[in-house]
Amino acid sequence: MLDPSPARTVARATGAARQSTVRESNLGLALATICAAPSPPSRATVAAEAGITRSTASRLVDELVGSGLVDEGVARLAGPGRPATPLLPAARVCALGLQVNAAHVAVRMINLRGEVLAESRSEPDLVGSHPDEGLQLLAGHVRRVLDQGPAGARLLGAGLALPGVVDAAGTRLLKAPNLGWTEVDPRAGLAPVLAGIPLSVANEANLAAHAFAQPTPGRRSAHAHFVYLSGEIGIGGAVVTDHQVQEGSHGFAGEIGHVTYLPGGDPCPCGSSGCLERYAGRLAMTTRAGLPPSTTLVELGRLARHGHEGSSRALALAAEALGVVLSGAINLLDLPTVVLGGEIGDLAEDLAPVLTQTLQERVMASPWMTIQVTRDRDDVAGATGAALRQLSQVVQNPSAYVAA
Amino acid sequence: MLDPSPARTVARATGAARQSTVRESNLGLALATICAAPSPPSRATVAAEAGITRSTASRLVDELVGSGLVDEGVARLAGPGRPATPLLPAARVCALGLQVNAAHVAVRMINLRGEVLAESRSEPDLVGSHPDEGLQLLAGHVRRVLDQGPAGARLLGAGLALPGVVDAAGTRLLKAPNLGWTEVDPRAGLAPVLAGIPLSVANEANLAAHAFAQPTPGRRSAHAHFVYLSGEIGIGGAVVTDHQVQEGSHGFAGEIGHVTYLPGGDPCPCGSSGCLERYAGRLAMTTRAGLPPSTTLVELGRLARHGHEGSSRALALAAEALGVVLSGAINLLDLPTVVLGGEIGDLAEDLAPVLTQTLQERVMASPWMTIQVTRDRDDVAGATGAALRQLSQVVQNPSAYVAA
DNA sequence: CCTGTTCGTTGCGTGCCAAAACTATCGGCA
DNA sequence: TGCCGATAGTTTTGGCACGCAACGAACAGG
Repeated sequence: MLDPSPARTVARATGAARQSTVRESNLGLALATICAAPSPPSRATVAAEAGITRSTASRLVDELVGSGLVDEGVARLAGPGRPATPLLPAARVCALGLQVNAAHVAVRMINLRGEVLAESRSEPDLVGSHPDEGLQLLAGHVRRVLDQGPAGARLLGAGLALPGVVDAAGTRLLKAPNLGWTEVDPRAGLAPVLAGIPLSVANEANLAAHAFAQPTPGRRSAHAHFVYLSGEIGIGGAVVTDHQVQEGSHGFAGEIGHVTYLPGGDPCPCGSSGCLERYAGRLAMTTRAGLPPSTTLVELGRLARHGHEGSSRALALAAEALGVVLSGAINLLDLPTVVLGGEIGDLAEDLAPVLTQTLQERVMASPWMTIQVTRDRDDVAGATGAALRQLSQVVQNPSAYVAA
Repeated sequence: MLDPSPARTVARATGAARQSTVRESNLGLALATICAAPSPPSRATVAAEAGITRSTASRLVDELVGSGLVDEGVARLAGPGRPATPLLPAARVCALGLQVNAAHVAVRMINLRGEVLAESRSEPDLVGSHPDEGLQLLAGHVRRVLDQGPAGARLLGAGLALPGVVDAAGTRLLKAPNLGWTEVDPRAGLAPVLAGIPLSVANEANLAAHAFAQPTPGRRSAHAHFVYLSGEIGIGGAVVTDHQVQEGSHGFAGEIGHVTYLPGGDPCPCGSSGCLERYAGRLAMTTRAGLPPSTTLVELGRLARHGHEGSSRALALAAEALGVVLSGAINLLDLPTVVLGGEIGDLAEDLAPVLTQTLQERVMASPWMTIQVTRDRDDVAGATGAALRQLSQVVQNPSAYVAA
């Protein structure tokens, strides 16, 4: 158990730089600049924004336009001097985002501009279901979205968001307690409808957090560091530092629902006890409030505001539990923002007072920092994030796309 | 409290690449390769290891030798073919690491090879002391180390490790509960003895974790992802992902001692209650065991092994508390290794059974990962890390040094 | 119609690395 | 002793990226 050996050492993995590296880096910078711009920039604006000369920017943009990653607008940008050609991320370059959780199945097609080109969704009850059921439902949505989508669309890839532990390679779901799925490889079942589009799987909350950190491809939100909490029947989470989702060494990071709130508390199907999910998960809250398990959190919040005792108690306990666990994350990682997403986002305003109070008390550095509690309004954030992550990879390194 | 505004966006901060960027990057790569090599490499070995051509490697190494960052060995490397000149990180390029905590004051001079050139330390009791007392003691050690150190030493900088919350700029200690210091700027007091050497301040556990992740400048340990726990009177910590210490958005990250173990538990001077430190800190453990506060943890461990009831109970409770809090960190961040440093490292073998068991039970992904508990044997790891961090900056970007 | 302004392009120079040829210096072997 | 193979390190040539500066293009306003 205890490893007495001194740490062995390994060489550093950073690669050598060459001229082509400069090109690749600047090509990515140019594309990211165009994607991040609040309004379509000209070549000159890209140059100024990116800190390169106009000649170089022009060469880079020409290459991006040539490869189809950037569109040139038709209307010229007026003003004194020669009118400029506006540049926009390509509308036809897009990716699919898929999502299955216990209450939502959704598929979105999103393009490089961050526009949703097509969408299909349903709200089945997949608690304790067989994987095939959910995957077939999902396949139907994929078909509809592919039909709805524009004809000339160029699909880069697809991502699937699942509420559970996914292996490091992004191929297999190991365990999704609330769906009741174990060891599922969704790629085989979806391959027919995806028609050759590569699919990568990831944890739903991690993808939702990605979408919150980078709301459109290449654009970074004002929140660089935050802890994301995705509350449905269970609770998932993610830690984002410097706009990047922390994946951990195997890709298992983000299981905040199974962080202990109360040692020796309610036993949890995961094998532990006192997990946050047993106090702030939907099922736990409705049960505690004496409501039927199908009650939504919106409904529970409404009842609490109208004086329903059980709901109020359940809410207060959830807020306390969230405060204790989130303060732990903040103490450990100095995260100034808490984002409530998924269904629990609907309770944000009800939870905020107790939650904020608890955070103030329990975060050691609270006198020197302000902690913000905010919410994510995207109700299929997992699907959004799954598509955006595919697109981000291209923005990061357009050379790979240009070559292909 | 609740922020309703949608996330505003900011442009990406990555800079433009040019030819000089390639040079800088490869110069850093060459130096890092030399530093990370298990035995002094030749120019040809550097080229092979770094993935660049011999001609380029030669030019880079020549520049490093010329600037004094790399030494050429005198003895040739024998074997078939032309003998090679061995390359070593410069022995005379070094940095100072300073440390003050409640029980240890230490100063180390470490060079680019990771060798300790000089050291001076003492073990005063600074609990509730005045900052001037500790800083004057420290200044004495600095003087002694500067005297002891080799004559031609080229000092790059100095780092100071403190057991508390340090501001983002690395200039001021905001709060160190166990020393009883608040709002201290150590740079003014130390400026006379440091004679122009720039000083940067940081949290002790963060620096200790840095030293564990990168045991000598430019070399990376086998542990890329881990949570570090530095246990003295209080408990500090750090999270390391991909060999990098997580600093957080203000540099406050790592306050694992004030993560809640038991909501509503023992009140803590930090204003919260049930903090880990109240169960696994030295003071908490000795008090609980019915021993005088000056008892060391080694002593407590010895007593527990010899059947002392109170000590055994205190140990078991500490292990349980550590297990609960660390499992939370692992669930959140997927960290396969726990490192026990500082005085609590002496208890590693006593804590490991219960700790490992608790981690197995409480970490959701434990069936798919092995969690290793190990220890850091450096008893002034804060000072070591403070010096190493200074040196790492040069290895990262030698161009800045070459120019100066 | 002229002028000032900004956009975008073109040609040239510089700096860096890759590739390959070349030189230096060993060990081994007849 | 002298030759050969092997490896280290250097030199030369070429290619490719960007910066710089000058130029042409296309507008707005007087």
